[in-house]
Amino acid sequence: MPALVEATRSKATRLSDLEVESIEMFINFLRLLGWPKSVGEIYGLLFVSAGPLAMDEIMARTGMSLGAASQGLKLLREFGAVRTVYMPGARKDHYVASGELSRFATSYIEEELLPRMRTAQERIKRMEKMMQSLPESGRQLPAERIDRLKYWLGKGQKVVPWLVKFLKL
Amino acid sequence: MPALVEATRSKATRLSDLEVESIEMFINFLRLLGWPKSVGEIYGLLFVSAGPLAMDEIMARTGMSLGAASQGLKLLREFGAVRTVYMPGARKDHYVASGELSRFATSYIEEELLPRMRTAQERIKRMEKMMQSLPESGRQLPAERIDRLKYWLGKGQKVVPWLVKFLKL
DNA sequence: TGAATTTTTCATTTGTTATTGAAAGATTCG
DNA sequence: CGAATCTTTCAATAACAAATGAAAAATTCA
Repeated sequence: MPALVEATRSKATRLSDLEVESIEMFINFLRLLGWPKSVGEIYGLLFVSAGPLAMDEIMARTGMSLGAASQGLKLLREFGAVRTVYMPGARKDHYVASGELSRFATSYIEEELLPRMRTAQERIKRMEKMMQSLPESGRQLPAERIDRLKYWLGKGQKVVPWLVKFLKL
Repeated sequence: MPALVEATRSKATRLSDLEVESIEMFINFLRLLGWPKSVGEIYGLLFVSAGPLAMDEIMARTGMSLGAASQGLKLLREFGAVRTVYMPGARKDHYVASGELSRFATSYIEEELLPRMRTAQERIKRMEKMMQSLPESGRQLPAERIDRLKYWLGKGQKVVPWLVKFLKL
């Protein structure tokens, strides 16, 4: 085999079709939450794995670098999406995926959505004050808009807790 | 005033505090949906504007380029988040923001989330087939995971229509 | 129609985020 | 303890996304 082709293929030849499907699926979903591809790769691989995997196995199977594997696993650990398991006699840490997929959604809600909603609430208060120093003539439309904003924020604040409860159910 | 400072400030000096609050809020929320900053700027400005604005006014107020303004407005128009209004005697198009904020959420759900859920459903079917060619010994865990995946996808499929309805309410 | 104006397009530049891998740090085992 | 192994960190690089602005296209008005 020519060296170039060999090099091209050399990295991630050991993935089964099942693993590829899983990896692609998680890359796609986790991208929605703003997570890098490497994280989706790790989680997708662990998700369908028959047993715990060590970091070097993850690197070898996916072809990703040491740094990406280490950082990705750290992130996933922090989010509780992955945990280490005790393996008798093994020196390396071994990882398994948590099956609790709701974690991804709830952490997104709690870490991204809710903080922004809180900031928005403060902004709206300030905007209402600012409104008063607007000339009478140009006040109408902005005032209506700010009311709308309050309405939609209120809606969001109602639906989020319900959503979280539903996901945790 | 020193030339450098003048240059630094030269672009977007005409924004009121109210407009700045609105712009920052929409930049933050629209970033969650993966929209570029420029789009948040345009929408945030239009949202609290006392009247319709033309593209060149948007450019002047925000300091953004011609291309960014044109593309951002095109995108917002496509999503129904902004529309042109007739202004007697005016040559330029004039824009107003739609107050229907739910549009952002529902378009995200319909354009991003649902397609991925459909893809996931097909993947899961394929994965179940693939499972069968796995050795008995290593089949257990992956099988459980795929069941979980089905469970969570099902949950998602239940909650999304409900969510859309709630938002449109 | 055709000149002036307005809007879109898109190649290039700029800015941001993700990945790499070498080096430092931590841990484990004998 | 100290050598070997494993993990983290982070500066450099690569990959990707957004913004720019000149040129082309479309529109409007006289």
